[in-house]
Amino acid sequence: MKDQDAKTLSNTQRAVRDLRRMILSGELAAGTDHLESELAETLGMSRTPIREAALMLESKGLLEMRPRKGVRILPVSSDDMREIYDILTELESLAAQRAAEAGYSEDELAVLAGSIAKMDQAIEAEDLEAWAEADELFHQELVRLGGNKRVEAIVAMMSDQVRRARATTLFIRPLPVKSNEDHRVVFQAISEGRPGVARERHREHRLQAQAMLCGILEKHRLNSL
Amino acid sequence: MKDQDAKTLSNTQRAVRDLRRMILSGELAAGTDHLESELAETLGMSRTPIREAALMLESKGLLEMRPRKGVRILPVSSDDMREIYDILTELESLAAQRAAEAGYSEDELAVLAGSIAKMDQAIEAEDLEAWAEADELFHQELVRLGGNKRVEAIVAMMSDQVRRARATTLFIRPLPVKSNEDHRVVFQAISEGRPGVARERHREHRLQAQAMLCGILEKHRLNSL
DNA sequence: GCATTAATTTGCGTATACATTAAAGAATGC
DNA sequence: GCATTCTTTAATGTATACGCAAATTAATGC
Repeated sequence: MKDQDAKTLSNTQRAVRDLRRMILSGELAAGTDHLESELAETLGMSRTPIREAALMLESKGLLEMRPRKGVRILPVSSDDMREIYDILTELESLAAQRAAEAGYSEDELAVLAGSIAKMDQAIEAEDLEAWAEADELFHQELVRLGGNKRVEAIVAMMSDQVRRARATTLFIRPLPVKSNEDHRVVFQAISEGRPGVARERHREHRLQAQAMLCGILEKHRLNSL
Repeated sequence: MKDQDAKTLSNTQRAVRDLRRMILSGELAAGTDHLESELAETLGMSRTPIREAALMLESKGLLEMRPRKGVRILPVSSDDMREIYDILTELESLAAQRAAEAGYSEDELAVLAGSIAKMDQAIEAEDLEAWAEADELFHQELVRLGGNKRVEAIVAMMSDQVRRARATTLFIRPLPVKSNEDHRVVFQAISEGRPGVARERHREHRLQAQAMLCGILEKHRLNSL
């Protein structure tokens, strides 16, 4: 397991993985600056792989490299949230449509169905962390079923950018009961092979999620997460 | 002018700019491999900035770094073209909608109008290069007016990826007369503030462009450009 | 005491060196 | 002649060194 670390992965790859983790977990807080040399020491490697990793994470929108000021972990404002959800709405709806067009078998839709089941259980148990994880899986799998690798990559990128903000709002927002119903409707449209319905239902789902999340952020003046 | 080169831009930035140029122009042909050291010599700098530039261009989907095999300039297949146009269709349509919602003044729409005028002139003169340039400007400006920076970045990235392929099909495809009409319709919807119409018209425009381009690629067996 | 300039520090950009390891080629055994 | 193993080559991944410019601090003049 840990062998993956030293053996197959290069230091640059490890740096990408670890820095990403630290950013998403909040260990590297939004808005904070970090010198390349600090990060290098923290991760136990030289500046070279750190710089390469930072460059990659910069193009994924997680941080920004500013000469002499260090690497800045990018905060997410409610405006950013809007931008990102606009994109997620469009691309995921497309994916839902394409998934419905593809005519997947029950087997092929098992993961998607499983993610919905997990969300139901999580709601039952009022376990928000588990719900969030299953929700993430649903959206990821939906996009995978859409069959467009680039959409997959973009959606993953956008999801990363809002993950911190989502984690924060998780305990403020209402219990996502409605959300689960939405997922079920989308799933049904896909399994019945109804592209138009899948697309539109998912679109509405995302628009509502966006309105809710941005509303919360603005109401609570959470303007950089 | 040339001062920008040595003065304000870092070698890494120059490498990004120059490599991108060379890829888009075909000077670095699709599917070819290039050692980091070769590229370094070509651009007159050390491997370090070349590696950094390559990393950035890799995340923009223009090339791929494969250990020991060198930097590979990514070809674009007709499947790639489909993926990319699917994304452009969704995101540009959103931009058209948002631009219409924004209620821009005539002044603010001047660049967009100008690009349409240029396309008309180009068609008149049967100057396809000029038409392509103006078309590029139209789409770029449309997305800018949409007001979503991330959409702008993604669309730019996708456009880069298909630029070579578009250049090739340019002289095979029919004269883009219909295309110009489409642009005018979209423009009108935006200037009249009709988001739904702008969105739908642009969507249809892109779907047609996609069908036409992918059709040509497949018909001519152009499967990696 | 304040502003302006000089000195110093510090972090980055980049060249360079080197260890590692995959790939290519040579040599050996059958 | 062919397969297999050993050698050699060569390209990468990474550490390191260093010049340069920005930022900070000290110093000087008023």
